[in-house]
Formats: sequence, C-alpha cells, structure tokens
Amino acid sequence: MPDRAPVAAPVPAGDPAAAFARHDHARCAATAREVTARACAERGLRLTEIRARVLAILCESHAALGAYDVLDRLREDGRKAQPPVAYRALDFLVVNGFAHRIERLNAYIACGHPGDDHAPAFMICRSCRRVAECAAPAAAAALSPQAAAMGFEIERVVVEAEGVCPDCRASARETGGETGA
Amino acid sequence: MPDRAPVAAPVPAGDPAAAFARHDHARCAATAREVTARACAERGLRLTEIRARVLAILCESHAALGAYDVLDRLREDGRKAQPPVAYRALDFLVVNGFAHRIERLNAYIACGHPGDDHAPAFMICRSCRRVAECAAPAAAAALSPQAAAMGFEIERVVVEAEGVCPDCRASARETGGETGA
DNA sequence: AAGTGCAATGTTACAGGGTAACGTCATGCC
DNA sequence: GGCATGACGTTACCCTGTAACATTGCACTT
Repeated sequence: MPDRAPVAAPVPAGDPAAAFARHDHARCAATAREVTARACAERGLRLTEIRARVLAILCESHAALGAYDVLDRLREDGRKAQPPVAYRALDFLVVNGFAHRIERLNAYIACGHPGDDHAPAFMICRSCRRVAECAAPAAAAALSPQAAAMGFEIERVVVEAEGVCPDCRASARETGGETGA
Repeated sequence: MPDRAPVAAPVPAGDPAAAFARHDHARCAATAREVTARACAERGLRLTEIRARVLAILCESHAALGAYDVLDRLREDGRKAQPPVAYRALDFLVVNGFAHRIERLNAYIACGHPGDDHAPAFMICRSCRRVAECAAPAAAAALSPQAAAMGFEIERVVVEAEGVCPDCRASARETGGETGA
C-alpha cells in the first residue's frame, strides 16, 4: 500500500511520525539514500549496485517488505537473482544500520536515521504494514535491572508495537468495519 | 539443551530468574500444567489431549521450541501428526495466555504465569535458546506517549532481549572462547 | 604484467516455518 | 433425532532462510 496520508499535518522527513503522516516522500527517500551513501564512504563500506538498489526499493515506501518482495523487485529490473542475493544485501544494510529487520513480520524497512547508533522501537500497522521507527531508549533500559539481577548479558533488544495506524483507523471508521485488511 | 544451573542459588518456580537458575523443574512444570488446567476449567476452555500434550512438551524445559520440534515430539508419541496439528495447539495456548511465541526465534515457550493477564518481556539466550519471562510493564508503557502523539493505536507490544545467559557466559569463560554455541 | 588475496556475486539445492482448504469426528444443545 | 459447533485429520502448497560451492572483480604486491 502506498504512503497515503490524507489527514495529518505535514511533518519533516526523519520525524518518527513521518511513516504515517503526509510528507515529501521523494525527499525523505532521497535523503535516506544520500546519508547512507555518505556513511558508507566515510566508513569504507562498499555500497554496491545491488545494495544500493535494495536500499532504494526499501526506501520507496514505509511499508515493510519481505525478502522475497525485494527479490521480486530485483527480478523486475531484469536480474535473474536468487534468494541469497536479496538476503546478502539486506544483511549488509541491517548489520551496518541502514535498514532494520522487523521480527514480527519477518520483513525489512529502510532506517530513518541511517548510520546513527540508535536503539530503535517500531510501531507496526497490522493493516497496511507500514512501520514507524521511534527512539525508545527507555523501553530497552527498563530491562537492564532485571537482566543484571539474573546475570543475563543483553546484547540487543527488540521492541515492536503492533497496532493500527491513524490512516487505517480512519478507513475502518469510514467503512464501519473492523480494522483488519 | 537441558536446564543445567550449576551456580546460582535455588529460586522459587515462577520467579523470572527460574529459567536460568537451579530450581525444582519437575515442580515448576507440574505447577504450570495444573494452573493451566484449572484456568481452562474456569473459563470453559477445552484443554484437549493434544493441547495438554503440547503444553507438557513446552514445559519440559525453558528452551524455546520451534513448531516443528513440537511436531516431532508429537510424532514420537506414535501420532501421525501434520503441521496444522501442532500449530492449532500452539495457537490455542498462545491466544489464551498459556504459552508465548518468541518472535525473534519463531518459537514457543510455556507461560510462567498461565492465565494471568500480563505484559511479558523475554530474555533470550542466543546460545542455549532458553528464555526467561519477565514482567516489564515499563518497557511497553514507554511507547504510549509516542503512539498517542502520532495517533497510533497499540494493541500488542513485543519486547525481547537477546543475549547470553549466566550459564552460557560461564561456559564461554571456561573454554576461553566466544559465547556462541 | 602476472600473482595473490579478499570481498562480492552467481547458482544450486534444500531446510525450516506456516497456512488454506476441505473432510471427518466428537460434543453438546434444542 | 437433528443440528451446530469446535476440534482433529490430511493434503498440498507457499513463504522464509541458508549451506555450500563456483565465479568474478578489484586492490594491492612483486
């Protein structure tokens, strides 16, 4: 589903609410790609053609894409790509902080703050699959005391909220039905 | 991997630390099964033979089991079970709060507080797959303000910390190697 | 230029996770 | 008995992910 946003006021790209609000998405996507390219150059990472293409595909919308969705898009380009091609590019982007894996969906989104070291949380719309990336250090931090008490060493925290985005809530009200797709 | 716990002091069953600490697991498992059975009786839910068997399988250890692991165990009983059999039983247990799905692992564990309405967080050992269930209302609550600000309606929050449990940390130190399996 | 090493890509083949759809069976209710 | 409902049995399939190995391209050395 494309990024429709009929109601909310415009927000700047990079804002957590951007995924669910009207914004200049062309600029939003271009910025993400440029920032990623710059970060790669600075850190000696090779943003190859395939990797850049996969990033561009993810940047096209704020909806999470499965690896096979990405693979299909690569094939539409005329490539005869096999699954590892998509997974390798996605791994590169995720490992280096240019994209995120959404565990709940087994899917991927472009990062809203590429290159930054951050502890993201996600708001996932179960109706349109769009995902908003938020900074939520408090959520992860809330686990530290308990981890310490039991001697558990935390390496990574997944925080994913599932629900319904403002647009899909509005659609549901209009049709008088439930919010499910 | 079985529930080894060579170091920590005993803890009561139901304690968040139980998964990673020495405890009377036979009693821990029996309690979970009994509490679940009672909750089903009270709420008019049918804890059928298959469902009870799947719960018992999950209760055998604090390690997360994949649906196909459960399926294999069912087949060892002599059943000729197909995947939907395992998934239906697991769905029943998860929906009614008697088991949890660990998104990070695509796997399942028995609930430590069956029947209670709670907002669990999980500590997942990436080495032995054991999972400790914690109460972490603060983690989920930390997202509410941002969700409200963007008009997102949260229905469920997944909080999963991945890392290394005390036992596996100790093992890693002994062998002088990394913590990976 | 030839040689070497490494990172990335190409390709095959398969393992693991999950579900739609339909038929059958048991249970409880009128 | 007749009926509705929920659980189970079974088939067939789709989606997700990876091991393993071949090949290519690039950078750096000698």
